[in-house]
Amino acid sequence: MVRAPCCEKTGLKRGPWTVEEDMTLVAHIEQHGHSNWGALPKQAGLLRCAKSCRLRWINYLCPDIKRGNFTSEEEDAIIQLHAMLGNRWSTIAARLPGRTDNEIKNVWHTHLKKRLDSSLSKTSGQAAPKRKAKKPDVAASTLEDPTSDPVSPEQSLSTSSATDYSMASSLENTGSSSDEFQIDDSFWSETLAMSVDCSGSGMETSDTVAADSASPSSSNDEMDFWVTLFMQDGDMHSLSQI
DNA sequence: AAGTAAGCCAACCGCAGGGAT
DNA sequence: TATCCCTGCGGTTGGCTTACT
Repeated sequence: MVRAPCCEKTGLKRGPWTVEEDMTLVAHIEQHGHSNWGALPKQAGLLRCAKSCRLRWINYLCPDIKRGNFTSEEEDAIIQLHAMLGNRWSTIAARLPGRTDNEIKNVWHTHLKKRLDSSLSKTSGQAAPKRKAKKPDVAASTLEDPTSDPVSPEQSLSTSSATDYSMASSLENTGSSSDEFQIDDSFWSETLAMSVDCSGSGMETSDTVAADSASPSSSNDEMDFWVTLFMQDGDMHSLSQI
């Protein structure tokens, strides 16, 4: 599959990002922000197109991003939200703090879709996703193994990945490990109402959500309404039995 | 131990919507 | 009002990693 590049500009680099590129991008954004993606690559001295820079920041370098495996609560939330919203990954991501639309989309296609399919085919079976017993923890292993990927930026740039691996460290004060972390319904009703917008200048708060919900956009209003209503229903764990 | 198959994830592309001119 | 440009979104894919034979 060799598609034509998004822009015909020659000399623009493609493919995996190097640590140097990551550091350059992060440093530039920390200093100047990213109000203008179009001009950013040139200003930062990066031989990348604007879209590539933006995507790299949003999906990987943004400090608000939480790395690591999805918790069962997060997976359940994705399933529920997808049932309501469909493939509106960005909307779903907005309700999962620290998760990107791309990540959620990947998880859906690789794990959750199969999980749902298998659960539907076997109505009563405890069909846990027959995941390949891959590396015990992708993010953890990546973080711990400096030889795993020479281009893996979290090794050099992760200001948050090691600490906010669990929901607990980033959102709550439980102090327990990710394995032991317990989340109750009130937590999810609050958490899922939050909106994290890495595309903005920084971490957004519930004020943003309120503003967003109050925006004239009717479709989003409607979705927010139903999502909120759904969350308040406290039914987040209904699919955890699947 | 080597080869093959499958899973996973980062990154790319095209398109659509919104704002600016 | 029409057009252009920028940004964001969703779908898709290549390549790496891991498990299996």
